[in-house]
Amino acid sequence: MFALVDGNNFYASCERIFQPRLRGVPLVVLSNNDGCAIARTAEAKALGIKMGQPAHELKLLVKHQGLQMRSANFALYGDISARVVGILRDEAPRVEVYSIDESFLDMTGIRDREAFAHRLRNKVHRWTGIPNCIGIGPTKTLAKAANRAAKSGAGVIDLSDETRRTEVLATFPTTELWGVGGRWGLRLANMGITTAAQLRDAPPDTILGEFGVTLARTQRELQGHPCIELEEVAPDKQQIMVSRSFAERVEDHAAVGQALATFAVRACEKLRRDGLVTGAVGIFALSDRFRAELPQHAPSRSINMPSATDDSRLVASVVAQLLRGMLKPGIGYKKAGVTLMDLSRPEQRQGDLFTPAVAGNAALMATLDGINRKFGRGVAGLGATGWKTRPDWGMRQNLLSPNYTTRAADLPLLHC
DNA sequence: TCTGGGGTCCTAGGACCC
DNA sequence: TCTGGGGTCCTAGGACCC
Repeated sequence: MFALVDGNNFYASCERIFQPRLRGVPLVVLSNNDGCAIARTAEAKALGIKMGQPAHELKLLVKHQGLQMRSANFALYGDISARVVGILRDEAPRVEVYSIDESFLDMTGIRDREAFAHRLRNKVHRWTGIPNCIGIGPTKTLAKAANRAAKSGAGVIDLSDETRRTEVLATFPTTELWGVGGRWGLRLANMGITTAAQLRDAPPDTILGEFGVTLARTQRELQGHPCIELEEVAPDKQQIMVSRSFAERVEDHAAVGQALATFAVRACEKLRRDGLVTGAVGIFALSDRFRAELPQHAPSRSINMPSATDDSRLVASVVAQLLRGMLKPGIGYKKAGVTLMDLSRPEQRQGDLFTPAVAGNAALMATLDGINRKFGRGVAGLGATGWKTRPDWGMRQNLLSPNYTTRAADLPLLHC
């Protein structure tokens, strides 16, 4: 038996914790670069704002409907998320952190599941300020569906009872199921399958043949047969990507190079945090695809490293080599990124006769990470990043809230 | 003027091996 | 006139997730 705990409108709820004036009013949190809405409060949804809607389309709502907008503040959301997870780990024997705002719990051995869930839900809300819902079911897919159903007011829904389950699934749209996106939803609808109950009861051979094992698994889970286990320990990542859209179109190749160096450094920080090394490095750049009338260019290149590494300097120099001659003059680039692939644990790496298995200066990187941990990200780094506080490729974040929980200088009291 | 940033898994087809 | 069978690995594309 599984439970899924999910923070309601998580990013928006995080903003509301420390800014009471945002409570009860429509609020959206914007993507990086203040591009589009990625979280909406109930009041914002009621105004008809869609997920992913561009920010510039919301101007009138700001003016006339009191809509509030905030730039994404991932430092804040990550910290609040960790506090929520801390509570869950105190209360449940086994927890899988599924995303920044969702965790699966193993409910095995918990007697009165609904009472437990109600208590947990209130505790998370009281201790962190994050409103949340809990769905319970014999499979992860059913726990997800229960959670979705709980959002419409109940707060907690338990689908372990079969009659209750059929009742809920009969009106549950397939497209809201975990594992069914827009494409499959359309194809299913063309076959006359629009509800979760219909998918559950469809001929398994048809589902397997038409859609493959992924949807067949979802169908089995809907029937109450667990196919997806709880993953308490996250498996090692297979790739790490750092990419950003730029605030402006950038024609200066040196500036793109500095952006890529910055992304390479960030990617290596993640790599070292996870205790991994990379065996292959890729870069890409994209012109402004929303300006069809402008000349377009979307180059990408990648290369295998002679030795695996987690050393920012080695990766940054490979990135610089890859970039040489990749960009075209006269193109305005809007986005770029660095991808680290072929990741592994250094001890699993095998060298050959001529090259060591792992290259780089571990002590130097540990020192670098230590300095940045103590004094703030970006205090020490590589010159290739350009070292500008406001580079022209930087993000737009005009509506950023303070880092209330992770930066002493941002504490509201200190402003008084 | 303005449209995010991460990830994973599955499948089919081609290259290549013995 | 004739050209097998079985396997692995890699890649691209498509689908999904938050």
